[in-house]
Amino acid sequence: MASLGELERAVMDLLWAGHEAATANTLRDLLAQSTRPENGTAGHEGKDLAVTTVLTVLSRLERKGLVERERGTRPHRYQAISSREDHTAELMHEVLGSAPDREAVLARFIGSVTDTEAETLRKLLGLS
Amino acid sequence: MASLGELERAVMDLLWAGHEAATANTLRDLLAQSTRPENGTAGHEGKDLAVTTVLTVLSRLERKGLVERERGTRPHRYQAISSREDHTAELMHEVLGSAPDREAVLARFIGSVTDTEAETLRKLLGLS
DNA sequence: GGGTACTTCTACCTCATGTAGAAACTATCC
DNA sequence: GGATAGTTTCTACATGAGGTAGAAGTACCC
Repeated sequence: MASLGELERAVMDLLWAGHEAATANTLRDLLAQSTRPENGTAGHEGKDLAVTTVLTVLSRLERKGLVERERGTRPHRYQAISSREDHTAELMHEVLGSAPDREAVLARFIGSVTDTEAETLRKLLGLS
Repeated sequence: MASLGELERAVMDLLWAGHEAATANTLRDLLAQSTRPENGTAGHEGKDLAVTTVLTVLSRLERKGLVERERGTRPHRYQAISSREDHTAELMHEVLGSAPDREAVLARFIGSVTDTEAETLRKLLGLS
């Protein structure tokens, strides 16, 4: 039900990073800055987008239920509805639920988890 | 890296269900049968597709690395490369890896797992 | 050698996403 | 009260993925 494009993802990342609500302009600037000066980091390089582009994306994210906007303030302010962690966990559940034998999937999943993560899981499950 | 369309998904489901390698024609028939006679089950209703359609989809699935074909036999035979469980678990890892704080995501994830599943996880994690 | 079954090529439609200009709206300053 | 600048909404176009399939090419049997 939720799959994000590259730009949509970049915007969500920004919203998730700074927990404050942000305006389209702010986001536009952040998108331009992020990885701007000949930075070798892969991914979305510093794009100089039109504000309307950002607004379109934000509208779509709103429609997808990922973002919420304050219409009261004049430059509307946008913020993520759920945290990145909640959202990601939810996605994982969605994936897990897409298979009939969830337990079997979990087995495979656990099989390829790092040691640290396994330890975390044990704690969470009350095994230690 | 992997996201499937509805038909691609239906084909994978068939390949995953019957572990045998199947031909495009077989799959076409199965797709036509599945949920055919006024069955209320949601999802892909019994479509009567052209074989070429199925072949196209299979080619795409092959390109995506999900399916493998025997070119030796005359009607090529296709089969899933990894089991549904492996594939799903891999997807879950992909999702998990998309967040910086994996541990935090795991915490949320565990928080909304069923009791049975939690028990399964305990067993799996207790053994190591 | 021609028919038949199968595969590959090519193509078209629709929808999601990236991208943004044009038009409409709003607060506000003379 | 109307011009102005900042915002938002509408509309539009391009690209790529996926569903769908006909046309063309290839292999094999008699």
